[in-house]
Amino acid sequence: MSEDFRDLYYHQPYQDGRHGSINMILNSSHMLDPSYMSFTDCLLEGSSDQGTFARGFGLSPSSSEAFSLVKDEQKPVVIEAAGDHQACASHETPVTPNSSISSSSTEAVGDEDSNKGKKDKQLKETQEEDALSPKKENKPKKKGEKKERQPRFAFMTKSEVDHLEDGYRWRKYGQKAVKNSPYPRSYYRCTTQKCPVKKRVERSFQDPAIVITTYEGTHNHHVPATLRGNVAGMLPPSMLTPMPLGVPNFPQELIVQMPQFYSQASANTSSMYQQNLTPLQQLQFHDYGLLQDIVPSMFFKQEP
DNA sequence: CGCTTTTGACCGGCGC
DNA sequence: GCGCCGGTCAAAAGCG
Repeated sequence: MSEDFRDLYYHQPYQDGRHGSINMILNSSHMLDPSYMSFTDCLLEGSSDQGTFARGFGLSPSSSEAFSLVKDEQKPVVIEAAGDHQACASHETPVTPNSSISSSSTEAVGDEDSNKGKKDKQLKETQEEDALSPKKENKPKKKGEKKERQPRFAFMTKSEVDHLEDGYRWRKYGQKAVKNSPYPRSYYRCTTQKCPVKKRVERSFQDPAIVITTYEGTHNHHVPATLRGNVAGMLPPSMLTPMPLGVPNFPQELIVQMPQFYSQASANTSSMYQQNLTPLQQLQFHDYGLLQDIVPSMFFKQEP
């Protein structure tokens, strides 16, 4: 991997005043050079130093795929905007990967999964099950064939609520205690029929204000029209149109799409913080200003 | 009544 | 082979 990482830690509030803002880890060198692997690849497929950055953010190792490429010796730039200006000062650098990594080996504070899994199969395990096994057999059990990984996209938000409204409807289908973290991880599935998109939501144990959301898969439908908070209505019409399926290079695609979606509020707040950024960072900040609203649309699939 | 959430069990992968 | 762990299932409970 390239050495000259310039990672940005994006932080942008919701437009409509809801709690929550987006934090993104962006790699500038990759973004501006199309010959590099895609943004998705950069974020999601780092494998060498797994968990480095994730630990910095108090993530469990399982979450590391999204941030593992970020070099720990470089401090992410935190762009904090909007309504809560106090937060700008107090959270200038909510997380410092450097310091936390070396000490990350300390044992969990509140490990609540220690009691798990001791009770083996007992109650339901009756003979009848053996006979009619189809129960859990619906899974694609091709031997030697791994479940293909859906494209993933992870980002962080500073929010009081775990599950942020993103324009889609989700059904929670599981929750697990996260190793080395007092906060559980929740699993959601898109409620639209046949839609394979899932997402995981967990809270950083090092900065509980930060929520890490990981999307997996591609929506094969539009944003539901009627929605609590009417998020879909906020989206520009072009964003309700499915993108071409070749999403892997979406950063570039986003760059060309973002500016026109810039709201007045976001523009105001962003200009405040862009002053402290390099031109490159300003460009990226501008382009990704409303990413939290873009995220769902990035997983649209071209309809047949 | 239908949909969502909760939660313990189950499953498969992986490391030892 | 065993145990751990992340992810998923599905029955039961909750809710509007």
